[in-house]
Amino acid sequence: MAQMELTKNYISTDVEAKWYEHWLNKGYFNSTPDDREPYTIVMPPPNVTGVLHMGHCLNNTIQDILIRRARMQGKNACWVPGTDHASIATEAKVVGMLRERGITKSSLTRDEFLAYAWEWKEKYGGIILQQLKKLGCSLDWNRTSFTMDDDYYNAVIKIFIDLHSKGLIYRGKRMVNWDPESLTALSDEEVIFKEVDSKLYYVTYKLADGTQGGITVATTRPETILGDVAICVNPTDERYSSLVGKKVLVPIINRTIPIIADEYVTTDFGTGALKITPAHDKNDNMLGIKHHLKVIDTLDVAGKFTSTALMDDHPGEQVLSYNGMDRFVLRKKIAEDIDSLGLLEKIEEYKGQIGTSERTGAVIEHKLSLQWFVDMQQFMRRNEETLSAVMKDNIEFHPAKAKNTYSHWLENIKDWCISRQLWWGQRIPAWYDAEGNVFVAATEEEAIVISGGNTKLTQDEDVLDTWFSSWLWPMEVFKGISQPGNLDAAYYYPSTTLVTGQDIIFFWVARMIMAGFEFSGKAPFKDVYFTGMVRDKQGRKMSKQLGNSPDLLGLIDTYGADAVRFGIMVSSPAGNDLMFDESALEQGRNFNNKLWNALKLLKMWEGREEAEREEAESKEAASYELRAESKEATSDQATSFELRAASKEEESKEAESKKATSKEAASFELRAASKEVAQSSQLTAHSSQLSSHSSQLEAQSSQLSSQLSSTAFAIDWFANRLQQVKHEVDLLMQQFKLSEALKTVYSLIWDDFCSWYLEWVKPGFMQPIEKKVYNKTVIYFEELLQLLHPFMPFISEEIYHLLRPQTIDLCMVQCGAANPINEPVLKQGELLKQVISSLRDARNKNQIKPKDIIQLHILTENKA
RNA sequence: GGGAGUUUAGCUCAGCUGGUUUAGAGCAUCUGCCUUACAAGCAGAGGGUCGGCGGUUCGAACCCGUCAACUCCCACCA
Repeated sequence: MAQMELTKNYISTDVEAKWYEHWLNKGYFNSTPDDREPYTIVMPPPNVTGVLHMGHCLNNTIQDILIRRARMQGKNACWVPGTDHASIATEAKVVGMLRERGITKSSLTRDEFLAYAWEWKEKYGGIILQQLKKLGCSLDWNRTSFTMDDDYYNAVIKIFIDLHSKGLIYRGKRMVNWDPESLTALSDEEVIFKEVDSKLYYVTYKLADGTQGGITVATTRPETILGDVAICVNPTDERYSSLVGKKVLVPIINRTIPIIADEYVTTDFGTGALKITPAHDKNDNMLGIKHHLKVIDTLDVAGKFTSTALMDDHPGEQVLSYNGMDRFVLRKKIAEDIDSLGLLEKIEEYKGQIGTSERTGAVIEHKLSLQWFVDMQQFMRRNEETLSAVMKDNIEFHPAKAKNTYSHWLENIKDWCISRQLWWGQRIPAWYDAEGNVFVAATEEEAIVISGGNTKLTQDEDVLDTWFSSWLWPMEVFKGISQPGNLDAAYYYPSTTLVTGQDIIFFWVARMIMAGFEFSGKAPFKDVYFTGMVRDKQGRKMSKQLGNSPDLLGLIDTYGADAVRFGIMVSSPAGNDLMFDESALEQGRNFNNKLWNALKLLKMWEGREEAEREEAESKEAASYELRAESKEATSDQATSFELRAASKEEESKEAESKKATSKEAASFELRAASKEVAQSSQLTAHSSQLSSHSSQLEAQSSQLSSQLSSTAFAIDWFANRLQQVKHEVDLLMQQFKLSEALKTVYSLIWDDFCSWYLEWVKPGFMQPIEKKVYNKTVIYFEELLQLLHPFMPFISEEIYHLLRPQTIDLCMVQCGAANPINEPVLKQGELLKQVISSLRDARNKNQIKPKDIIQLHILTENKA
């Protein structure tokens, strides 16, 4: 007896590591173009600085499910891994690392700094990809890409030059969102508004002509007062109509500024009077341009006071003493100084929104500076498909409601600021001569040529926005831009499905679609599956501050990757936020164990069947007579006819009343049938107890006989149940309802296979099992594992191989779409379910046993 | 301020174009079982006037109106 020893409970750890290594060694995930249909996913590249968190886990589990399924459907599955250089985040990390070593960024040359950055990247950059292996992600590691690889870098430069030559990129002095911490401009999308408690300072500006009175404005930012160039009121505001055109003095510095009128100002906020500081506020800047006002910038790049722009006003000692003061310190200081001048009327508590940097969290300053922009209006006119492809579902969003967000943003799109004042990233390929003329070219040599031989050019110091490189991701991972027309790009691009978070629909999804149309003339993907946010049990966002992000690797160690995948998927309805709850992982682990125990059961049968084969065969022979006998007996049972009649009536959709009566009739008959069976089974049990040795044998044989015929039915029933579920799963997967699909498979395995099917075909204690039934059961189990494999790859592969020797690994098994459902037999299954439920009572009271139920089913089916 | 979405059992959600659902699942709870694959299990049970109100309809969780609560996105009033 070649029975193997199986552990009591399934142990995931070793199994998972073993299989992942095996798959890699076999090269299963390596992809090359061939004549099959491709299924491509490009992984949203995590930041090189990142470590695996729940968001990645959800994202990548979904992608792995899709890609494994595609692979098993015989498609050429290609899933590309990679990382994003994430300029701001990475540069911040590197600066931090240098600080610990006592090195400041300013003490380094650009090249020295970049050397440190690359060193850091090589050391820590791949961690997250290694972690994905633990999750079982079947990524094609040969294709691992990085947005700063040489080819990729060149592709980005090429695109910049291309857009510039098309007149879609311009350089201009604009109000930008300035991050005083990382000392760089940010795009609007990188600014996060937060509600904060601040104060509203009521400051009085005295009339310049020395007459009594003045005008009081409300401001949250007294530190910018020295940059004021006007006071503005609404032209219809009667309170101030007499003051418009007069001049007032800026407190402390006593600059004379006019009171002007503009409809922009609302009368019901604060005092209805607004101070204008064009250097530090977007709207003020807009008003400044409209009314031809000066720009006086009193803050330096780091948000510290500078009096440089105030020299015309002959600043006194007091003002000069502010130099180098941080904006928030300065705010208090100026408020105090204004108060001591008697010009601070009052301070109110105020709840306001304040913009912060997505990457550093620093409060954003609005700052006028020279930056590079993409002219989005023009860009969109060239690529109208960016919007229409999504609206017409040529690119399908899941869930579809994301279309609204998308169209709204596109219709109100603003120019995209693509320069960043950093070193880590693709350096802007623009050179300047002494007069400030710009020459855009791939290399300095080319720039010199364009400039007409000027060798004293200096390159732009800034790098490009990270998204200006990631928007090329689906193309450039296949070198579609750096090596246009290559075989991989032609075959794998456009990709099939994109799986990403809703939060980057503008940053990334929209821009990839734009880039797709502009640079390849094609949509970069067919379907976009948006995942929600991962939240904790209380519905809070996962965040470092709250400390509520679970330790993912710890969870994988505790429950196993399959259980983590299960837990995450089962609690992640399509397109909704995921409420992470550890109990779901427990459910996953229990499911592992259930599968494991089903395997153990089959292994017991396998051993037993081999050991007692002869005995079984002789019994089988003996059972022929008995079977015939039992068939005769069953023909007396009229109930089965009734049942069928009833069910047929049901099927035909007739009037309500008739239906009701037929149902009643059916249940009545069922009850009658169950009673009869219950009685007969009791009798059998009774007699077998009392009977002699020979009749005991007879009882045994009769048991065997019923088993043989009942299993035939169970096999049919399960075959159809399996087909039905396969079909359901196909549909659910098509709609990207992965969570539903998993639940369906779970229930098929737990309820239908384990609770019903295995119980039916289970032989009595120490009884042999018919070889045919055993083989069929093994096949069913294998099919279930195939269905389950994309969701839980490790345990399914393990059990698949333990079931019996396999010639091919499960992850490479080809199993196409479900066969068309065999309708008539399916109905038998439905009927069976009815029978089962109406017989449950009797069964629970031990008046009737599973085998008797099965016998009843045979009665009904044999009549068919 | 503009827009979108959500509201079904204690929790997380199914419920496709209104009629086989007297409203389902999983988890949680309670009860009884260490029964010969599985206590990480088995067998049961309880629990919902489907957010409120009004309407359309022979019929509404589903359609319409309205109110309420919550969520998200966009814009941002100093």
